[in-house]
Amino acid sequence: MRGTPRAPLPGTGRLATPQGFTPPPAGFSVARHGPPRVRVGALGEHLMKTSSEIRQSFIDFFVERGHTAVESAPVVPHGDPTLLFTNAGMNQFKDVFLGTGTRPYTRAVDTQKCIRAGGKHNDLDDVGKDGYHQTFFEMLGNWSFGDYFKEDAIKWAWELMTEVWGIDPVRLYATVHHTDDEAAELWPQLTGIPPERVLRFGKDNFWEMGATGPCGPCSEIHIDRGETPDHALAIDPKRGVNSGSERFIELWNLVFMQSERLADGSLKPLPAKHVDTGAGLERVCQVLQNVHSNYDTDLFRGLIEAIEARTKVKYDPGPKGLPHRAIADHVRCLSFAIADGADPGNTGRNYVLRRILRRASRFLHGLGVNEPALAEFVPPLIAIMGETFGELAGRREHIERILSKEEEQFLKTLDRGVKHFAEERERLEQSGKQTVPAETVFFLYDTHGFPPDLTEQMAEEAGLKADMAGFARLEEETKEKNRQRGKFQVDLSTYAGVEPTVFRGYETTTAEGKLLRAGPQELVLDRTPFYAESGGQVGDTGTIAAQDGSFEFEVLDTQKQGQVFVHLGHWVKGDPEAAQVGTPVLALVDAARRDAIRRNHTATHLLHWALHEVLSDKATQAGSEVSPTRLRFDFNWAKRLAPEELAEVERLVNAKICENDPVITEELPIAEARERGAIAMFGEKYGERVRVLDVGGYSVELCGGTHVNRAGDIGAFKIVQEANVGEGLIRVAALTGAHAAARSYADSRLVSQLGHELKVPAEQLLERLHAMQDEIKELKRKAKEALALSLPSWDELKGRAQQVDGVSLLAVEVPGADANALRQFGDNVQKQSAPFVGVFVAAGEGDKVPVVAALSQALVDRGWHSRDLVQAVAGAMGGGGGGKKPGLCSGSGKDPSKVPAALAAAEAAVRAKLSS
RNA sequence: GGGGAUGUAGCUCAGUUGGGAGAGCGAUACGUUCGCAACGUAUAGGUCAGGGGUUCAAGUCCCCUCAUCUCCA
Repeated sequence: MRGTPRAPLPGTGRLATPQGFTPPPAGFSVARHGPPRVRVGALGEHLMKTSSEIRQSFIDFFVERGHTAVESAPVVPHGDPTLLFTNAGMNQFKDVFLGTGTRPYTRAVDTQKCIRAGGKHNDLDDVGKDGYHQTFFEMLGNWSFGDYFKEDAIKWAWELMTEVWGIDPVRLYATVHHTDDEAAELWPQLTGIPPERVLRFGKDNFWEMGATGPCGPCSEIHIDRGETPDHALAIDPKRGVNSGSERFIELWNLVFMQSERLADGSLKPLPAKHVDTGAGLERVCQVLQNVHSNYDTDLFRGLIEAIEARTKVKYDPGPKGLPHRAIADHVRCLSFAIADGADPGNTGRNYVLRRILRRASRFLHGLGVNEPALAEFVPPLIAIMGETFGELAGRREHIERILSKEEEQFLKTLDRGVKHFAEERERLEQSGKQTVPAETVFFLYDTHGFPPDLTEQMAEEAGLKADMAGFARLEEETKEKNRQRGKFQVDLSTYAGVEPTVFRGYETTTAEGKLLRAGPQELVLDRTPFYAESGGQVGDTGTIAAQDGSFEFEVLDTQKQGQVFVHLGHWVKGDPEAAQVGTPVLALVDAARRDAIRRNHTATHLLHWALHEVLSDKATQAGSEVSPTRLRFDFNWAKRLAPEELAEVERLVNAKICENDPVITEELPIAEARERGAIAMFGEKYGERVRVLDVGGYSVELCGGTHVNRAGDIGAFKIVQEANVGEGLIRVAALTGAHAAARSYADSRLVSQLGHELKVPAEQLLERLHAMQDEIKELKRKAKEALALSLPSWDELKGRAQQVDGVSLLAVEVPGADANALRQFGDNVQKQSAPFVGVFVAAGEGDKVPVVAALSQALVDRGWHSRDLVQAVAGAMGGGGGGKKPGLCSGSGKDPSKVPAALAAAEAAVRAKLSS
């Protein structure tokens, strides 16, 4: 303590340090709200003012202690399909801990960009509610790979916190795992922390990578942010450290990796012990900048200010500030994700991003912004973090473009939903109901993508309720329905315990094996050449026969349950009961079919490569289907391909086929494969050793499928379909080999036939077609005109009316007229002031005889209906008719030869009506 | 992969148990008035996404295809 007075602090907390206090320099303001604040000072000349300085001081501290400063890994993990996003500092060192990879250093320090969203423990809806939930954050970490262990880790963490960052030790607590006596003793010994402030916890303080693998106890440093430190409160498990209280927060977690969890649940000591630590930058800044919310640190301040400026809504540090906080967090998250190559979309991590973007957009909407504006917050974000993370500025335009486009799309969706809701509200009001039915809420969501909570909100604003419980039920029902669909008739899971099948299909299509299991529609062998459906490639077909001739099985499909290959099909000879387990069999794969599959599979890789060449390596695979008849490739891309792009892709693939490079497969450790830049497919599970497929060095992918030996074996490649199968998802289907050639031949033959028929060269076909369409239109118009001219005039027809009991009756055939022309005569009938009946029939070409009957108003007033007439007349010709308007109805007969009878029927009907 | 919705004039859309394809904006022409421009009248513009079916009759009902949107896996 150097005699600097402690200043009172705003808010609930009061935080100062005995080691020294340096007043902030002029012009630098930590707090935007409330009275001027005083901050935690630091030792010596260091003053932790900005997040950049705090981040740098962390890295410098460990670099000085022999650590190598490492770049943050991309927030979108490459090569780890088990992860949606990079969610911890250790992700990029996972292989080191697993023992499958190495680094040229044993000590490292970094700050890692992390995204946690959409998981069980991270509800997106919580972000913005308080000062600490975030989807994107930075994790500061120092690492020891078999180098230093608990002692140095503890010592340095404490030194950095108390001496460099100047945090008052009286406020700090250490936690250890209850079994970790070693750490419990080291803490007081190395840091001087009183032993009673080293607290023991259970599973909170034990870290595991997964169900099996490296693990170990951890130690955490917590801080008491209360006005005055309260040790009694701190050790109260209900209100103190680890209680979830906002007063005691965890600042740093030190993981001591010392064991390996085996499959039987036991722990085995690791040969090399590691240290993995993590300190959330936002929390550290919060403490050092003496604010009580991450959103009040300079990591967010500029963003929040930009949001205030754009929306003209002032930020409220309390609950009302939720929209500002959520938008700020989401812009950070989205910008980093997009910069690292993940765009909002409708699958997997892309879908998570879409939901985040929509949430941000909605809050922005709620603050009165009615147009896409999220992209406008990218520059303020770059101003804050661009220096540390160059990828933001480097891909700024791309980030802004993606944000704008996606937001625009969403606003359209919202508009549609609002409209639908308004209609529904009107219906409810008319029927006097107070509750929006669950079906409506669900319909808006399921069909139109309209957020259910928004429906609820709009209902409330309209003074209505919304059946949200019913909505949840419907959603669950629908999911259940989806789950039940598409299951096999054979329950593969019964084969889960069987010993793994040895796959021989890479070398051969014919192999001997032994029968292990037999079912009514399936059998399992110890080894098989049959490829089981996986990685988009369909399962093989063929036959499996007992070598002693006791049974024969036709394989129609092959599926995998874990490592067990199950051959599906039917018994041609023998039956599952009689088949002896252990019987030697000969398994024959349909080799021609397999060859076709191989061509299509290798071609799929070439297609993937070509798409990267023509579009971008952002055109990432989203799924594929490789069958003997064709290949299908779905990838993430915003818009349909231009014809030239498609042609170029096709051309590139065919060029590579001609180059005829050898196709090489190798089994490698996954880390090595990744180093070679192999493209992994998200969602596929890879073991520690993976197959790498390399075509000519340009296409390198992880792939377990079967492939041709040389690119030239594909023969030919032809794209036959290109379609948009979902937002941001493009599908390309193609043929190879003889199929491709046959299709090309058929296409060109069709074109030349067309050219021959129309007597124009192929390249003029389109032009000719358009000319013909115009001509047809013109001819139709002329025919209509000619018809109008050829028809008798109304005056002429009217003169042919006969008088029946004071009613004018006109029943005539008008040759060549169409229904429309007859209706016009009918209009004239309706205009007559005297009682007038008009019946018009028009026999023309074909069997149809249009009929129109019309009555003048005087007869309608007498209760007559023209429908009766039309039915009588058309009925006489085997047809029918009807209509709603009493004055004019239409119909048609089916037999032109009965026109005279029909006209007679008209007269008879009128006379009958008159005499009744 | 499965479910749902939508597709009507250049644009935004309406179209009732199946019974004459409409409105607004825009376009063109003419007119009136005129401070930016507005108003009036008239006209053109449609393979009702495409194909098949049911029916005397289909934008409307059924089936298939395509496109766009959307939810789920």
